[in-house]
Amino acid sequence: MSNPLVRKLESYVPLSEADRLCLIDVVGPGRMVAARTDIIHEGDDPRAVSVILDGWACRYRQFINGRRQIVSFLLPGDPCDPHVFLLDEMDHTIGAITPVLLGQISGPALQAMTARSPQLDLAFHREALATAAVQREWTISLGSRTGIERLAHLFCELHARLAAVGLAEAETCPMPITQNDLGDAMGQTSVHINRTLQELRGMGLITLRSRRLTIHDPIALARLAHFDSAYLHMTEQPGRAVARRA
Amino acid sequence: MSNPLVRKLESYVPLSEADRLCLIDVVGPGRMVAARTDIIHEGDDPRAVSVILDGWACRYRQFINGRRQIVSFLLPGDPCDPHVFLLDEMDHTIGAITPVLLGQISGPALQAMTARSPQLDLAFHREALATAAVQREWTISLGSRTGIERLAHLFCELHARLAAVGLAEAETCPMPITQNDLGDAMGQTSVHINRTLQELRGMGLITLRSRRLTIHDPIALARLAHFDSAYLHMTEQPGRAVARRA
DNA sequence: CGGCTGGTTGATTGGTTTCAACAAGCGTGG
DNA sequence: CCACGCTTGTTGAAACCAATCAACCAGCCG
Repeated sequence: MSNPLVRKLESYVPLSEADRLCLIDVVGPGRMVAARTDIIHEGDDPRAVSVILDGWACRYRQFINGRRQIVSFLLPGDPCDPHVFLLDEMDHTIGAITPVLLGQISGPALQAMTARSPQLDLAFHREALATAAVQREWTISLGSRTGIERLAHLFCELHARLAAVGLAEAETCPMPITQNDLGDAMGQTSVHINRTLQELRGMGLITLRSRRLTIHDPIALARLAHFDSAYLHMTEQPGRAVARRA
Repeated sequence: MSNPLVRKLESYVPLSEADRLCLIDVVGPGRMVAARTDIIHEGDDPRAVSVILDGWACRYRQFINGRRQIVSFLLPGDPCDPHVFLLDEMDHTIGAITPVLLGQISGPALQAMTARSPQLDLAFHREALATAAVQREWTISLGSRTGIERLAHLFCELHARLAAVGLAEAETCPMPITQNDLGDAMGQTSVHINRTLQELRGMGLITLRSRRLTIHDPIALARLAHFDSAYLHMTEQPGRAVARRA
């Protein structure tokens, strides 16, 4: 399997063979983090950037009353910087959903790399913009979309992002999250997620079974969700252009 | 009145007199944008960054069904880049709420400035982090906070951000937005905002009248909102440290 | 003064939560 | 091997929060 960070950055900007090799070299083999544990690295270089190489994680905030809000999902290829520059206390946590293979790019290495390659610099820049756009889109989902639209939009987003790193086929992708996680992400109870899922199934749009999502009608799903992949800022690739302006 | 961009960046990193003068020089006098119009600049340098020098604006998405979702408010001192690098179509719009005075920093000028001053570079970097944190906090608000908590949190956020640029007094600040705007931001109807406002007033926490917000009990308001100003990443300043870990 | 925008109120509807119970799948230890 | 406990998914009924619809009021401006 090719390096997901390379795949992801290439979805923004074409990279040279040298760029690819440099990236792979700098990230290293990574270390494992167990599922359902927090990804924290107290003693790490605060200017380093961690990268998900395999598995799923999420950013979340835990409230005292037990409620948990997931603010984004982190997929293979995603950089995660819970504490860049260690400004002050962390305002949120990053937790592994599945077992996660975590790479790390040291601050100096990152700086040297982007100074040498304008392509890589642009790619990292666009990655940051895309991440911000995803966060805005979540705000829009939670504020303006109905329960079923929200869930449909999340599935569209995750499928598109997984496809960008080669982890999704045309109509199916892994989905290793529980209905409880979905509820914590969508600001709803797992009970209601369950009912909404049944509605989506009943409409013949998706199947979600044994940690795998199948989208039977991508266009209808995107239309229902008001999903337009433009905000992900990925360059078009064959087989992934299905759901634009649907 | 001192330049709000300078004030804002100084809330992250102390700046030298040279930094300040350079910033003011580069931003220029700015141009006016009428209230209730969109801030767009088709022909502008796509690598330039616009900055709100006076007035309020907001990022929003307009849906075909008429619904509008505001995803953030832009206050004096805030950079706004609806189209950085013009990746593809814009995924959202920036609209002026009040009349807005808009400055602009050209791409080369910005690059030269941050290359020369590590302080300025760090300040812009932290500004971006803080903006991302604000966006996450909105996701949390819309997903996990009740109507009254949401509104309370927004008031805490706006007051803190205005205070950082010297536009708020201890317990009062301008609030030039309608209940309709509040509804579009909080994912609720203006009718319900109205009722929630009455509840906040009834609890003796705030007064909102003639475009001005007065917070009678900042600590109680922050506690109600689960507001902790840490996520804004501003360095502590006397008179603004009221609502941390409340 | 009329017309408009922004704010307020009441009654009804509907989407979600809550509470509670139960079924299915799975790993583990007796 | 099966029993057990635990997590995850599913279902039903009642309570509740917020949307909707529809008026009406106040202030402002041309």
